[in-house]
Amino acid sequence: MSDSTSGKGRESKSMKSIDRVYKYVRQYIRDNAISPSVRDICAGSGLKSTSSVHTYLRKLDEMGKIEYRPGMRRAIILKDTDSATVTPVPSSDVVAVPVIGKITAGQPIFAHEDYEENIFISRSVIGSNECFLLKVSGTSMINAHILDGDYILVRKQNHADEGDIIAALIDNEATVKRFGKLNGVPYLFPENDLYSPIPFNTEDCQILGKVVGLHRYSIS
Amino acid sequence: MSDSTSGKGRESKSMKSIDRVYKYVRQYIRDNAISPSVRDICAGSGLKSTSSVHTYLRKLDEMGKIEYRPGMRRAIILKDTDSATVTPVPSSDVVAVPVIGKITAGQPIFAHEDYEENIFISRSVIGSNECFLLKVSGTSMINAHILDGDYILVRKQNHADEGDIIAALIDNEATVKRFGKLNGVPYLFPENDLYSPIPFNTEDCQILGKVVGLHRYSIS
DNA sequence: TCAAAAGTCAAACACTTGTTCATGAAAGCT
DNA sequence: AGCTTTCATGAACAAGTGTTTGACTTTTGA
Repeated sequence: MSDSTSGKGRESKSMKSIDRVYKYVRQYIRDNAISPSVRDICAGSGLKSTSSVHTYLRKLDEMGKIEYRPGMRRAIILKDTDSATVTPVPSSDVVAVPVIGKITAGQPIFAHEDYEENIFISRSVIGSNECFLLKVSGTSMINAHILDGDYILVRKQNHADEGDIIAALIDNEATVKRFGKLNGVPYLFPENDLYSPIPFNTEDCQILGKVVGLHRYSIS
Repeated sequence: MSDSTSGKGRESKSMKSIDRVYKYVRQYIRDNAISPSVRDICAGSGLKSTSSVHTYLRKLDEMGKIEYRPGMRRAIILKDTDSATVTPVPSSDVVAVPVIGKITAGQPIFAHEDYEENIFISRSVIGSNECFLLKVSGTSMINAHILDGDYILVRKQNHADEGDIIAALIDNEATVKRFGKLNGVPYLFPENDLYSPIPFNTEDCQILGKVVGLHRYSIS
């Protein structure tokens, strides 16, 4: 019944009970998305009396760490929170953008869980567009300063203007290239002299979207 | 007691009850951060019997719109569902990172509000480090693929290893350079042949932190 | 060393709240 | 019109859960 946050129970003996209570509440809410009951906290904090837990919850409320509404069941909410580092985030200001991993053969790339994780991005940089992230592998776009390991932010659309850097699906493989034309014929241009332009034929190629941003977390 | 989500109660008469229930649950959770009780939903949806609400909740669970755990109080959670675009964000997963604008003359750069805005970044890419963002101006680091207009993510620290790309304060101006040594003497190296290395003397120079990431939102 | 304060517990109580049941009205269908 | 199905209601029950009380133990401080 209350085993979801399986495990540990009492923590390091040195930590004070009130800390254990707070930590456990935090953990529980993160895991279960609902508040724990007093008795859940008992089990999770090592305290054996609901009374003790109750006392600490009230104290944590006074300290401003949580909001504890008298009488209500499972009504603890975290008062965000310590410092300016972790801030209360108005969730409308943040968007969870999926990182598309390997593109499987089937058509609906975005449909279910082809992605492994979400990265949160400020809405201010995305607006109301539908976006996703793609991890770059290879150096074919190095002259456009897009490196191996970068995450590119792609705004979904199925057309492209000449000169746009886009994400496209070629033979069921996702790549990043610059879209352009050569003598009126559409091509996908790598930005690396070692690679050759790829003819863009609508049979094997599908435009996923336009690259509107880039995240890099491996600096060297 | 249950007036927090003050107001409207029953909605457009045309809407079916099950929709009103779902909408109200959604609304309530958004407003109060905890699940409503069956009786709360009664009041909010216009239904007068807990039994009716209970039926619909169970149905919504079968439909996969919510998760309704039998017996638990205030334990409804939304099974997200439709958009995937706007998600309830566990705020501990997101950090607000300040964008440092102009560096004013005074010492404590980070102290108060020298910054203009925050950008939200996933905690998964930051960890527990203290970070800030700096907008790059100029092309002095172009060979390191850091462009004019990029935002660099800086982890605060006051030392640097040879080869690190760092943010430093030179004569009260913030710059990005690679830290290194020439004949044992520390220098700040631009990554652009048009610029010359800058001798790093501890009088005028202060290390702000190490560059650990990069965001670019102007692709061309 | 002694008394006050703080920490912890068990048990009981009372209220919130999920769940069920029987009933009745409204709507669909033959 | 009759029958079935759906929708809704109110009442009652049972369980989960917040809260209180009093006692016991440990720590703190003079």
